[in-house]
Amino acid sequence: MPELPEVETIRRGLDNQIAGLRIKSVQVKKARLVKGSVKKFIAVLTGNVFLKFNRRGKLLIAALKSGQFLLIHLKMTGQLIYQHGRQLIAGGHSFVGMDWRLPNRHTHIIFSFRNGSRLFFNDLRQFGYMKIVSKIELEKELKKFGIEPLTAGFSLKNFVEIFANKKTSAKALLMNQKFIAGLGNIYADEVCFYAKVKPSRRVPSLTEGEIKKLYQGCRVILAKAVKARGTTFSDYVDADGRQGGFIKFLKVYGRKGEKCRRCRRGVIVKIKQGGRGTHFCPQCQQ
DNA sequence: AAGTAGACTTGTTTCC
DNA sequence: CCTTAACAAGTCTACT
Repeated sequence: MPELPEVETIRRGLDNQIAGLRIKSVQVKKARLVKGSVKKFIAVLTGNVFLKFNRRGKLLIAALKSGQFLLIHLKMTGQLIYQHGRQLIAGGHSFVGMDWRLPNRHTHIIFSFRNGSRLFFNDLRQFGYMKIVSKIELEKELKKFGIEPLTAGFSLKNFVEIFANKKTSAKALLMNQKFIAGLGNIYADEVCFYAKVKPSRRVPSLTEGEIKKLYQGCRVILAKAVKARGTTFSDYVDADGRQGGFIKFLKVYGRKGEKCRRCRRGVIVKIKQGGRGTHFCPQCQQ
């Protein structure tokens, strides 16, 4: 679930809540969720301090006092829930009927802090992971990511360059983390709608104007989604315990069968593209 | 090299 | 209504 706006929202919440806290203990209930040696993972984290939470694309990066880093990827269904006393502060995937008593059956890793608070890493599908890396390894990881939207480096010129000599579809390119970091299935569909471009359009067929619109779409939609604290499905809550408000701004995602909110003529269709549900208006997207 | 299908996993939804 | 197959917001691997 979490794409750039949701991960950024979680990052801010964690940075507010647990940056500066010393880790009293770490419990790994499912080794699958830890990449590398679990023994080392526990040894490094126990007694360590979370200094700062950063983000690259959809990857969370916690700087540790020891000089190492904890990488956290939530993939589709990961959640980070911080519990302090009776207060629950959560972020990530959620679903109707989930068990808010913690830990629950999807809790795989638990961090305990000295003040009695705890951070739970839950993941229904167990695709997510945590991993300890050195500074050098971190830099190697970060090289895999393309341009970061919502930063100064995200210029039209750089964006246009990405589209040169590509043969794939507009949506596949937008979602490729190697070129643009942070867009996933929801926001890629929304950006294509904004630009009036069918997600399946081949990149070589795109006009200059359409590429510019796609660029603007990335900026406008991601900025707005971050401001709304991400997109909420069912009872997802963000890292400050509030619901993400972007769902009401979605124009095509999850709106199959609805009349197009822009042209008022087309009906939103959902097709399968690259194995993903893809939504667009056949009337106003070319 | 670039592009894409398949795999990973578990719970829910949808269709017959 | 029950059963079953399809489907789900991400990314890595392996293949063409």
